[in-house]
Amino acid sequence: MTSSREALRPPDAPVDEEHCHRILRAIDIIGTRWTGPILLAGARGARRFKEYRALAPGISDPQLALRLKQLQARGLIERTVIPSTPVQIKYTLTPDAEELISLLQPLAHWSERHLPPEDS
Amino acid sequence: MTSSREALRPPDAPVDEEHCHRILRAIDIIGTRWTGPILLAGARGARRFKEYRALAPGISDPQLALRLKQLQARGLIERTVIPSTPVQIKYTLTPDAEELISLLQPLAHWSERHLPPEDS
DNA sequence: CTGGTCACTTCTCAAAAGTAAGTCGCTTTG
DNA sequence: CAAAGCGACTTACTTTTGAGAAGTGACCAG
Repeated sequence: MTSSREALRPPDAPVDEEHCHRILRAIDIIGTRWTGPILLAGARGARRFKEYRALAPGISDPQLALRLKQLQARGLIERTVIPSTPVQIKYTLTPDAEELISLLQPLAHWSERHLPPEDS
Repeated sequence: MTSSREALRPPDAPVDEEHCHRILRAIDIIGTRWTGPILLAGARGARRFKEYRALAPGISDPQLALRLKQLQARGLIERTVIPSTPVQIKYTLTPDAEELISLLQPLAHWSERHLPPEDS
């Protein structure tokens, strides 16, 4: 378990290169423009296209369509077509996405303690 | 503690609007291009400009300079000038930044279980 | 005095995101 | 039955952001 690499890095470094790389890949997902707001919108009950648009304030139609497609491809959102008249389309978070969001909860606490109340 | 707002949202929604907003502000910081890699570089022992450049693979000089400045302004990085000859400049993570990074650790685990091993 | 390092800054150009409008199938309104 | 509207997008165009190369200035080694 203890490789020679670990012995070389400073003892106060909390992450080795591989661990760090994994974190970056997760940040890559949630940090891509609008995916944070979209996933959170899903967690807050959004299901249809326009519900996401309403819960992710400021997003444009093209971006929402694009990100939903990408999140679908990544397995974080599932797209369901309901063949009613008119046809309805439902976007739901997968368990993976919900787990990811739950991991982000501690950030709210940090944010509250560290960030200035509101200044924009 | 329980406001009337909380009673109105669906029981499966894990976050209310304010909570959600705080998370988004934290994501905004770590999701801004290169700040993730830079903070992680700092956590891994980087101190000088070129050390960050080496530990954040692919970053350009202008972006590194810009992000270091922004992180400094946000209180996540501290810039120290050591008046030796030649002058040395040291960038260290503040306790706030280290705490933030520690909150991101669980993402590595999620990443490992969810993301495909390596495909880029 | 030529060349090299460190910590940047300035430039140019391509990629990404924003804005506005249009499309397709279907439904409601007059 | 024509006109207008809705939901879920797509297309075309403009603006913003970021990447890449190169330059700057202070210092030092040969």
